[in-house]
Amino acid sequence: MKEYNPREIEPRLQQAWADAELDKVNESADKPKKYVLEMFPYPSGDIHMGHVRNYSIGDVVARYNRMRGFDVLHPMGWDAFGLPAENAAIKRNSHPATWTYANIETQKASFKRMGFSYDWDRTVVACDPEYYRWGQWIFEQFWKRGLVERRNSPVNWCPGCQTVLANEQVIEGRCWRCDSEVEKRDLTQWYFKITDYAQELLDDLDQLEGWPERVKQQQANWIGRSEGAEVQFALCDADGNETDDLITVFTTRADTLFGCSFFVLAPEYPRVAELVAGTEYEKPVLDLVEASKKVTAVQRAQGDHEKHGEFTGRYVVNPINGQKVPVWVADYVVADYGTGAVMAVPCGDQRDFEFARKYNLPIIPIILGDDDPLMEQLAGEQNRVVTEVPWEEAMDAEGTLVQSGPYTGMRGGKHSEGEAAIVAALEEAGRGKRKVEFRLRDWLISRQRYWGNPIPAIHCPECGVVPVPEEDLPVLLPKDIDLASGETLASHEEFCSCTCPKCGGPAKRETDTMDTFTCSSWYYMRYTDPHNQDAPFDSAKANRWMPVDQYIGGIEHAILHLLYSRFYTKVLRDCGLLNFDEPFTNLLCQGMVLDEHGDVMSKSKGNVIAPETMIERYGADAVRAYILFMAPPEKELLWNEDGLAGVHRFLVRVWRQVHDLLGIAGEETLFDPEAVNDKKAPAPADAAKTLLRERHRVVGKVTDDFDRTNFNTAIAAIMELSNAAGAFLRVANAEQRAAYADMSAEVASVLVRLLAPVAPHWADELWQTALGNEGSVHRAEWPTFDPEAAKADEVELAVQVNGKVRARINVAASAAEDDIRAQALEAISAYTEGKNVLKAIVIPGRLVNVVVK
RNA sequence: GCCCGAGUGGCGGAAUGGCAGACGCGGCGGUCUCAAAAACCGCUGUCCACAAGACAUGCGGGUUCGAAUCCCGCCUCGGGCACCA
Repeated sequence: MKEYNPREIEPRLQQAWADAELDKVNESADKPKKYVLEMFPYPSGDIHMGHVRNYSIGDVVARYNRMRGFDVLHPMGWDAFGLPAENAAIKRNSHPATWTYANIETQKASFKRMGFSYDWDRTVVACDPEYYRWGQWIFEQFWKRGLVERRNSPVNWCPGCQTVLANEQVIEGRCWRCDSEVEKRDLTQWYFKITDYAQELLDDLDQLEGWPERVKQQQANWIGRSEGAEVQFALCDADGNETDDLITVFTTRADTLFGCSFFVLAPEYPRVAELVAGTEYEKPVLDLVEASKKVTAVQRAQGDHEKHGEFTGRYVVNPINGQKVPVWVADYVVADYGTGAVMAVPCGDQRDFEFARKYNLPIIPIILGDDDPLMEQLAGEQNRVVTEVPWEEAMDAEGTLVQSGPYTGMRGGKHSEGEAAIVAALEEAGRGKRKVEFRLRDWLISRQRYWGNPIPAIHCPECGVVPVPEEDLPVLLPKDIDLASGETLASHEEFCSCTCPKCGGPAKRETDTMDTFTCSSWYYMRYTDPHNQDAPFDSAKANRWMPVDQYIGGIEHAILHLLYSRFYTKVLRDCGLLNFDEPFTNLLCQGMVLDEHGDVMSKSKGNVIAPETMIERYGADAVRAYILFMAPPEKELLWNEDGLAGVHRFLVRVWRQVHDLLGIAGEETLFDPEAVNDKKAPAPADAAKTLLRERHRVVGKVTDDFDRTNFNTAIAAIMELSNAAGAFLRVANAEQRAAYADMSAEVASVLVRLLAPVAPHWADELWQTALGNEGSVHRAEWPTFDPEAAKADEVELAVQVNGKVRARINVAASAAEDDIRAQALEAISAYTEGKNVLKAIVIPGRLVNVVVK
């Protein structure tokens, strides 16, 4: 017998698989399809354990499904545009492409060493013009559909990255990539109108039964739908006379409208300057506007909710009761949500309450809890201002309306009776209507960086902003750029100057590039038709392979990449290119790989475990098996090299066991059949019976577990089968082994095939050499099983008395319930003496519970 | 503050209404060996000298013949959102 030597077999088989084009996708077969995909990596250096975990999971799913008889699409590519490449180029005085492609080669070599079964002919590299050309084309389709907008508004600017960021890329006021504090700037930028799809993106989360609940929750949170109403207040002129100039607010609490005692505009509200122009209020208000710009999002995220406001000198009229209320400007109102103006109801809103307290504004109790002592005092009152309210907090939940005219006595709260009645009245009067607001903002996609996909637009002094004609795509990134000395696309003369495609006059090219997340929003569709020269993909091909059946990647993309991809899919569907609504049917978010103390591995901590080192020590198969075995895939995994060594031992043991089962182990046998004599129970025939039963049970269990991505328990079950095989070999002498030779050979074959997705090199070597099969195990069929054969003919049942196990009985699997009951009562007679047996519940195959009193 | 998830041996974890701790790591003892390593065998939740037994799935209640699992109320940890009206 040949010893298990991963260093020898792994490179040899990898070469053999490549030569035989084993992983090439079969495009024409009529088998059912599976699209198995892992999030493509950013080529930032060599791969780390997180990648190994992510891609080991995907490879098991892909290999398992090939054996199950599916046509499997399992591609790999690189998310190759982005800032790290540019920073590396500046540091090394070279070009981002040099660094990027070198890293791609490194990572690709590591993937091959891990034995991942990708169809390398389908590789998509995001910075390749063959790919980004179609990213530009898609951008123009979005533009045609009115989903591209260029507009001036306050944006998030990262001073570290020297570019703007999308809302999704700002985490607690800091840049997602470099952690710099993000600043607000007023800039003209390009947007994708993802908000047009807000409702559908929210609704379709319900379709995603194969997604983790927490991811769907996070997306729903991010989209943030609120049902409420728009209410129009009439502005008074400088002398306090009502005009027909209306200012609109959004509110979810129209029920509290009678409690509105002031009105607040965000500092960025467009009309602020106009309202205070030339008055004594002008300076303090404009000072406040300036000061509020300096409050950073980081300060806000840290919970600094000190509110600042100034009176504008103006008033508005409350449409529900004609009351005149003062207009303030305050920094607690968010400018780009709703209308940027709010009605303030201190009684019903905690923020308004705090503001009213600080600036001594009236608090009108209009909603009270049922046992509130004020309830009695206010009976029959209207608009009684109680500045000395006995509470410290606003009553912002449900309650009963008081001092609210005809609505007094109704229930108040979100979606309450009172709210419905007041909105109806406003609608009647033409002063309000139902409105739904979303927290989701449009996706800011332009970036002021070189290493990205150029936005295909031209600025013409005559014609304005015009798209580059489709036949002129792609707009190529210029290769000759000296980033180290500060050159940018905007300073690149040759790139900038062009002619207008409309009028033919001189024009300037757009110099912003697209957010890298545009690249990752559709790469999975390009994999279905990666070499297409005429379109991003052929619709028939995309519709055949898509949606992705199993997508695997990190939880950090719960909002960013996954939301953008869902958006792209829906737009491309509306363009007529796709016939489905959602790109990823099943999503698995794998947990992080941490060091033995539970800390994140990082270079600065010096606790990084290099995959390469582990492959050298134990082989790629052991690394794969270990990572899948040690924890459920979605949980974090604490690195423990003893565990890896244990899994390696398991592979060595089964390697020898397979030879033993086949009777070809020779000197290397684990259990010498000649040495078997006075071993303890079980008898060889019983061990053989158990082994046969286990063979069927375990195949059933592993099949089920792989289908449900429970890799850790699948591997545990394979270990159980190996243990049963070991128990048989330990007690069987040569003659007994000969009698069970067929079954033993079958068990050996089953063990090898069950482990083939997990340990592909190990399995293929055994399959072809020890088991003597022609061709690769990865073209073999998944073992079948007979559930009947997995059943024992005699089973042990626990006998409980009032829920406590008091005895055990052995019964035939086919025994009638009454016989079991009788046998059980007999077994626990000591416990029933002198007591009443109320009933005995028989759970077939498990236990009997006798209830006595 | 709002929303979601998780708490089980020394450790990673298993069991989603039916014998808690599968499988593995670690530990202890043994076989082999001059010895060690490797390999193989056995034991390994806690209390108790052993047995018997009792106690054990974050805490407190409840439903049930039976609860780690379902329900109610807490505690702790992790994650998301957050001045979004």
